[in-house]
Amino acid sequence: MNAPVNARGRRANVMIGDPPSMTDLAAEALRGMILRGELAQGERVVENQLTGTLGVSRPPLREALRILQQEGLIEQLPRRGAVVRVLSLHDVYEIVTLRTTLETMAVRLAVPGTDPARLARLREALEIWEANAAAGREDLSTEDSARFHLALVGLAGHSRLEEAYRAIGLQLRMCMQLNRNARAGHESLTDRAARHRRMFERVESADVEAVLAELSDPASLSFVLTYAQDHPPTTAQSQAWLASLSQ
Amino acid sequence: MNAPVNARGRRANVMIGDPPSMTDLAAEALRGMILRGELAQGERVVENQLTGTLGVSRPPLREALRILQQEGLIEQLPRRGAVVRVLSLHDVYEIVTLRTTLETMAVRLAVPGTDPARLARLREALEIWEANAAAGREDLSTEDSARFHLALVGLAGHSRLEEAYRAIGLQLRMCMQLNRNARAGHESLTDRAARHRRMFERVESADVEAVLAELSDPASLSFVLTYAQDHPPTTAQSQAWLASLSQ
DNA sequence: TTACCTAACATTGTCTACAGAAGGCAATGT
DNA sequence: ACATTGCCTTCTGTAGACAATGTTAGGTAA
Repeated sequence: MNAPVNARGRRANVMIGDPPSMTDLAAEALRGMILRGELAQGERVVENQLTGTLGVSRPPLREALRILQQEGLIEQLPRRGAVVRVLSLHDVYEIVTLRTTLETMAVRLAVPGTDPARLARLREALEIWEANAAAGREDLSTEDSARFHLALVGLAGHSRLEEAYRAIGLQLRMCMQLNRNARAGHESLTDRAARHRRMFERVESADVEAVLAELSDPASLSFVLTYAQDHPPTTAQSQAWLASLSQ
Repeated sequence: MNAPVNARGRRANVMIGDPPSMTDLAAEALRGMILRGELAQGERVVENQLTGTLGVSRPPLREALRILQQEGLIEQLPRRGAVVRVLSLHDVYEIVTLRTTLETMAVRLAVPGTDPARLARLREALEIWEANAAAGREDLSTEDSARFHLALVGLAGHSRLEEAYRAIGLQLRMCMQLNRNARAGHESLTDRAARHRRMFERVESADVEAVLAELSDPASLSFVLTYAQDHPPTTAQSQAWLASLSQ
């Protein structure tokens, strides 16, 4: 058996990840701050302030901001700095529809014949989900859900698809963070856990259509209705979409 | 009528674009070098050499490289620099399948009722295509084709979809550049122009299924067979895909 | 002769500093 | 009292230099 080959193209029996660069660390920290809501939508992101907070100098921080922009979490205005992206209902429409398309593509590619190693990743994500749900960790549910769905998409063995899905997933978490406190009345944690387990079992039994049916469960879109209360539709598309969801 | 509002959020009767940053200029220049094949796949991209070539200092150049990485044109190896991405047949499989999914989604969203302004953009792209085809500018055909398809996707009014499609389109152009010289025997320039005009007319007549049928024309994938001659499939997926195309 | 070690070189990662632009504020004139 | 203009502060964009790491070539020993 071949020894694993790491990103450096070298064989290594003990795989040591590359030491993370300041850029990566800063990007990860910023992502967390945005997804946890510590940086609110529309809030200015001033470079010099963050250098103090994160203990990084400006060049790597600026590279991190570039990454966050590509991920759609911040918006950079030339010579006016960056702001945490403000997501309108039209943005939510875009995020949800694109996400559904990508996930559907992944399931169609992957589920017919699933690779065991990738399935193990999905199982692991499910177990984390269930453990945190059992512990009542409502605060981790969006993160855990994102991991599960990302692993689901990962089954397809399609790196570009997975990468696109990852970025969209971050933006979705950003919306859901905004509604975290307003989530009362929605689906319970245990219900959601059960839904994910059902989905996993249907993947195992290679029933493509059943998985897709599970994905289109309208319960997963209930947050949109809450979101729409504070963000009225500004485009015909998002308006029509909202109407179709409200039925 | 409201005065136009530029990116700075200010109203202006005479709109002046923001002065491009060195980062943007460097990114655009690098994109061109890769898409024209001046930087070959696998070639190292050394920062200090490019600062001389482009007349930019390293910080903006590094930010440009981050952008190119997100677009999938280069690959950055920690502490070992960047190389122009090498695209295997599996990569081509990923690019083409994802592209088809995105374009299909766009057509389904857009064609039923098309916005006149967006249609004008598509018409303009078509006219550029036809003008360059009439002039025998084979060298511009990939660029013109990319513009047309991007405008087609733009009909949907879905910025994230368009952005994802744009990035995938760049990677596709990168593959096709590699096969530019080996294109003899494929579809002629005038045939391709005619195909694009047919597609435009079908969009105008709002016939979704006809547009999709046009998009799935196997002639547009003929380059893959050439590509496969030098890049044998390395994954089961790409192998199966290639077989399905060869029929 | 070959394998390994070492040292010099090349290249990336990071920091500090400077220049230019944008926005706010105050002073002045109408 | 209000608008306008000029200045000042703050922030971004860019450059250049330093430090740390990876690579490679040359030398030495087995």
